[in-house]
Amino acid sequence: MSGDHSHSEDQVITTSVFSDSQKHKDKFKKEHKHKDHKKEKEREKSKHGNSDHKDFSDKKHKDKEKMKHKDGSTDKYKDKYKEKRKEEKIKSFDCKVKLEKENGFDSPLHLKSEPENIFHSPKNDKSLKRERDDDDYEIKPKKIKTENDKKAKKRKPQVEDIKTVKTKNKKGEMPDGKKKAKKEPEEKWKWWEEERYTDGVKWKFLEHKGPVFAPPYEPLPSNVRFYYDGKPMVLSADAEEVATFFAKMLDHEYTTKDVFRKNFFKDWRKEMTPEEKAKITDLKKCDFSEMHQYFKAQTEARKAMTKEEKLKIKEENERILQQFGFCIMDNHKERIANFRIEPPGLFRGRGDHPKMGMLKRRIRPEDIIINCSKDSKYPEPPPGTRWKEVRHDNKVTWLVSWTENIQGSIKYIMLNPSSRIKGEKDWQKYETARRLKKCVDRIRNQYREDWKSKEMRIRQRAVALYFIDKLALRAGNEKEEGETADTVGCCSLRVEHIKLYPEIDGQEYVVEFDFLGKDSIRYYNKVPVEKRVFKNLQLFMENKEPDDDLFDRLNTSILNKHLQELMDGLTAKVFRTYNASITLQAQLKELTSEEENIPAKILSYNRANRAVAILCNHQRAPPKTFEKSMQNLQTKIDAKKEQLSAAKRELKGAKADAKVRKDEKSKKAVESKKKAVQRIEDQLMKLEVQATDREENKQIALGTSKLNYLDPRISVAWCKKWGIPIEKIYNKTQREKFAWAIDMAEKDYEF
DNA sequence: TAACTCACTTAGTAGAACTCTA
DNA sequence: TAGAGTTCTACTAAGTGAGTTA
Repeated sequence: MSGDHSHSEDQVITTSVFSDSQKHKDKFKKEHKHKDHKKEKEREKSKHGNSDHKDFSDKKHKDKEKMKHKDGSTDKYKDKYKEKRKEEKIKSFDCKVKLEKENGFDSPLHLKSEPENIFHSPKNDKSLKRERDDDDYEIKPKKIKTENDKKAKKRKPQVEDIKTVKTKNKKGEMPDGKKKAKKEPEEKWKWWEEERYTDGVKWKFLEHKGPVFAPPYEPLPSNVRFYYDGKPMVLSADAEEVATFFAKMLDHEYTTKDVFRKNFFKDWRKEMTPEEKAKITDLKKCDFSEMHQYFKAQTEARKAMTKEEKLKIKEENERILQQFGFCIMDNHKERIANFRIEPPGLFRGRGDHPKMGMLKRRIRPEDIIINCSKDSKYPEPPPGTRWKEVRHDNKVTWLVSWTENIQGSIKYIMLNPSSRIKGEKDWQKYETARRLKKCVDRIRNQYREDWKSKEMRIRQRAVALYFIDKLALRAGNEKEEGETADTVGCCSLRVEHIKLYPEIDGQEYVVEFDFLGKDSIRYYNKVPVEKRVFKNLQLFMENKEPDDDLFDRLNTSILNKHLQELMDGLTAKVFRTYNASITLQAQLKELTSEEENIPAKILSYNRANRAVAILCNHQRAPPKTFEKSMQNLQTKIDAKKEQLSAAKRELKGAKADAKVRKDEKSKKAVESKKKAVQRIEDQLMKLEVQATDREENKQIALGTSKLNYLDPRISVAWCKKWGIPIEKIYNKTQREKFAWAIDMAEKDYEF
């Protein structure tokens, strides 16, 4: 694909243009003391098993190259390049997408009720903390009005009209939990058919019951002992509680890691009495095995509970859910996502996190900030306690917040993805990505031009943007050193994260990426790039140490400011959403064939989904049972083949018999054998498709892209077009999250 | 303008819940 | 019906990006 990005030789600029490079370097260069980074990387490499991963990545790359820009946009580059100057005159200012000016892409919305570009500008949301100027309203579609607008269709006004989660049945009674589960197709609130708030207001009325706190610590029975240096030792309640956190994790790899052990021990000692502190000085001498056994036994006992006991627990959970799991937001009952406060425990930071093992302390009511309406019934703190604060901020979506003690970050209780507040935002996200589709050609042309800029900062920005666009890299915010695992994104890439090959494996200008991204997931990719990008990278790396920033004059803030100028609401992450969705759409078109049956079509869908997951580097550890389950499946396939051969033999016999007898009965027998063969063939095919799908999915997680990057309307449209039940693509939770898309997208929807 | 704060989305995983099969 | 295998959900860490402060 890089071929169509090529430029003529005369456009290659010599390095002399950048003589100021080093002068500025120190100014912009951040201090990196990643002494351990290389070691960590090596460790990570060996952990992942290089050869396997290489194969995976090579395939990944091939797939990527195949699928990239299937929308045909790059084909337009050459022609557009010739007309660039002409175009620039026309579009000399910014690329703020005014619909009347956009005629490059004709992308009509094929929706029942979606007003064109209803989410015209995320700036509408951006101004949440400032008062908007009246001028801002000029760009808003007329359809969007405030609730105060008398002509606007109001949000459902009656509290009794709550039907988001539970609605009245035909008799006008509220169904119980079980009936509700069976009667899924109840009338739902179609918030997407109503007007949205403006001015950053998220709600007008909010009432909830507050959070559910973690249950208090229950001391261990006296027969479960902790041993120090081989001798039993009775611990104080506080020390014992923290000890149990460690004991519960004894089977986990975490407890073998030095950093985890060190952090745990340090924090544990803080909870000890002076006497305990004086005695317990070495973690190696601590024996938690009896505690560990006790918890294991408890788990087993839970599993072995009778049906009745299990039902009792289920009912209790349901009661808590009904009491605390919902709120009233603007006259609608909405499900809360996480109404339980995180229990105390040991921090499980991912990758080589410097704080892993630290004690996550217990959250008390005095730590909690409640957010609700002034005119609502405030949640009650537990008896004898008080909230830290009760506030009434309707410019935010959270209900409860607290500050955690590990990183000092704020944690929130928010609404479920099926709620209006989350759904609107999700819909808006895809609309922004669709607006990018309309001007992505121009943006690509621009960053290609910028590769030639006389200014280093512009070149860096342009190359970074190219990576973000081409490889779906994350933006890469700067991180506080020593506070988190050493991971990077595009803007924070360091010299040591890439290798340049003028020629390798029969390809020219290849860049090899090898770094740890979000969640310390390794990103490894070998990509041929355009010559100009390659030359620029050589330049950026000149006179730098491995741990220097590759883009020393760029950060996400600079990049996003630039993107904002190119398109209203454009940020680095919009490219990921755009490229994921456009890839899915293109792949579905390419892979789905009319004559296939439903299982084969679903395989095609999963393959399209997989292409996106590969693009976004959504990896997973292969399931522990993978090999075994594949083996089982293969056994089933073999048995089915055997069964098919037998059925075919029987059919042959029946045919021969019918030839001789020539009576009705034998004819019927032939028909029935034919049907049997057909049925077994179908079953075999289904099994084979399942095996292929599972094998291809070994290391790829499809869920993340499905939930976060793929415009659900593409999937809904595909289902409608090919008569695939939506349940085959989205499970119940996903259907709830994407209810808006399921309702509005028709079979001819185009992203 | 760098550092910090805040609000939100995106992410992988553990274990619960469900389904299938012998 | 047990238990093995699979799917779903809850959980919470780790990102992004806008706004604020010094």
